[in-house]
Amino acid sequence: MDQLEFHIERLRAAGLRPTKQRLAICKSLFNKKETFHFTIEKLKKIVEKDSRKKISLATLYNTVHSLKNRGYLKEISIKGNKTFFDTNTKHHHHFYDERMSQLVDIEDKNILVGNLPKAPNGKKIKSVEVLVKIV
Amino acid sequence: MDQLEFHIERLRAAGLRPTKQRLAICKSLFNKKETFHFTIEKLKKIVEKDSRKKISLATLYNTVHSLKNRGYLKEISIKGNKTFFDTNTKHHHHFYDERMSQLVDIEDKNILVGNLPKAPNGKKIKSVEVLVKIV
DNA sequence: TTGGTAATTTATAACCATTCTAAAGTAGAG
DNA sequence: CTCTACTTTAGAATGGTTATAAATTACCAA
Ligand SMILES: [Mn+2]
Ligand SMILES: [Mn+2]
Ligand SMILES: [Zn+2]
Ligand SMILES: [Zn+2]
Repeated sequence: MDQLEFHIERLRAAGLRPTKQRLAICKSLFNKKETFHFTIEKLKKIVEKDSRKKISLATLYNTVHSLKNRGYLKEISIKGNKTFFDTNTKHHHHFYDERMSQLVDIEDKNILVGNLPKAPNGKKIKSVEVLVKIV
Repeated sequence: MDQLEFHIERLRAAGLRPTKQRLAICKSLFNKKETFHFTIEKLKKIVEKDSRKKISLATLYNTVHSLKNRGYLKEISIKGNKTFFDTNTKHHHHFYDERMSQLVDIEDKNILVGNLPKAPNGKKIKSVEVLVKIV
């Protein structure tokens, strides 16, 4: 089963038809050796460079959101005017250089969070994210 | 030294003249028994209710940013369309209920973060923030 | 006190990432 | 191949935030 089939698989799982545009997005997202962080504008540049075709912003927004909702991408909880996404979907944390708007992964095993108090009013803990700001 | 003098002090320290509008903002921010989290729109409602006067958005944005820059308020690193501020300027962490857009403090002593890897490329760690999402 | 001047307030416009819209194009079942 | 539902796209709308510039106010010096 080659990469292409995986992309088709992913798109179908996200409830999306495997169109040319969506496959181009998947290639740029998932055919890389390393995971990476991106904004929509940055992804647009990457996909258009990789595929040598224009792609509309609307398609990028729609596809990225669908892939995120299906769990193939993560949205990163960072304040800022632009939203960051992550092709690393494993549980992990981040260094964040605000000046550069640049993220670096911290593997889950390389950080320890303990003594968590329990959530208020019978709420349940959904995730624990550590953000280490650096300068 | 009463509260008013403290407000004037804070404003002067932030490089701001103590005007009626800015003092009204300070009263609504710092005369409460408990610290709290707010968005600009929410603060506008609070200040206008407390002071029974209209206040422009621009003045709120400017004053809140100046107070933040001087360290009298904290901006909270949470993704979302609106920016959250915090009158609790001590080092602490947060529970966050995304559905309700509601924050609850976690005191620093009530959470333990260990084994932090060192920052990349000779960068320095500026802060370590834990965000616990709840549902 | 009184001007004079710089700071401030305000309404409104501009900005810009994101979402919405609706028309034109396309995929794929049958 | 045809039909229909889905998709793509350009452009408009949205909404929080920031910029602008005219009217107002604070406050120092005379
Ligand atoms: Mn989103
Ligand atoms: Mn800000
Ligand atoms: Zn990451
Ligand atoms: Zn807080």
